[in-house]
Amino acid sequence: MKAETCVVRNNKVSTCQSKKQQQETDQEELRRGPWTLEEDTLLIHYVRCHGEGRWNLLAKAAGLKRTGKSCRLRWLNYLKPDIKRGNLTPQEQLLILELHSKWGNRWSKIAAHLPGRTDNEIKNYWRTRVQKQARQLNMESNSQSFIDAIRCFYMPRLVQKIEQSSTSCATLNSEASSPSSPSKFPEFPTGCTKNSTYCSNNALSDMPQIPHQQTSASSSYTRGKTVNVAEDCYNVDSSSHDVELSSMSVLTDCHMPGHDWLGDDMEEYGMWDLDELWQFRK
DNA sequence: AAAGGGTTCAACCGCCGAGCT
DNA sequence: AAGCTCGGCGGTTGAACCCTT
Repeated sequence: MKAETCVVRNNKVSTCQSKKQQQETDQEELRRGPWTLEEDTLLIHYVRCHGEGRWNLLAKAAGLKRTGKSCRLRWLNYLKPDIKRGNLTPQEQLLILELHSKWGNRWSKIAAHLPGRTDNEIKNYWRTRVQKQARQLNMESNSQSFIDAIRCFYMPRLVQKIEQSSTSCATLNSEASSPSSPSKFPEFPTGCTKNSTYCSNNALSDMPQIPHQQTSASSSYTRGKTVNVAEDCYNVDSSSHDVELSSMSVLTDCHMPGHDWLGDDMEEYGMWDLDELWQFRK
């Protein structure tokens, strides 16, 4: 594993030089940029046969002209079978906001509490959506005033949104199970009808371990971009009707294919009443 | 229809700590 | 102890896509 040390000793010089030349050659041959379908296939196949880890070795053994890092990133952020694609649900957004208020930019730590989501995805969400709101309010995204704005306005409204979607989910569910209406969607789990109240303060202090959830996902290439098709209607914890965030962390997803509320973002929700929020500005 | 600006997100970069020799 | 590789992390970039004019 360890490369030969480049020590200038008579019997080592030639080895050192050839090693350097080899590295330069490797550098020249290394591919960068977007992954091709062929590369993805190679990587998937190799990981399936030999498992993850030892990425540099893996890259060479699999015949990929990529760095180990690049392979690792591609696998973890895109190819891994349990990666969940698509927009973040309101539940997930809520969890991210809460966890970020606790831990800051600890993306991997936050991602660990969102099954199927990657740190990269969460980081992108934060930068493109949340920080955008902060900019529009002329606030620092990590300022107390913006955090207060999130807690007092955005989070409760996300909860509201979750309630609404839970209700519509339950309606859809009963319709779907009706003999007179053929099921258009996968069967929704029971327990989607929840009333929820949001207690923003330290609601996640006792975060339960989130069960690992498997989703099936396949990817296809369109217009040079990869698109994953995930079919999912995730498991639901229905033990409680008082949905504090701690129980919400079991993510009561009713992700409906073809139903576009996942595409909602803050503006679309009408979450931000700038007049109300103005008081939080310094 | 075209141009230009904004947004998204996959991929890269640099740094750091762990582990090995 | 020093030097090296590797894996993991957070920050950044840039191409593709989207939206507006």
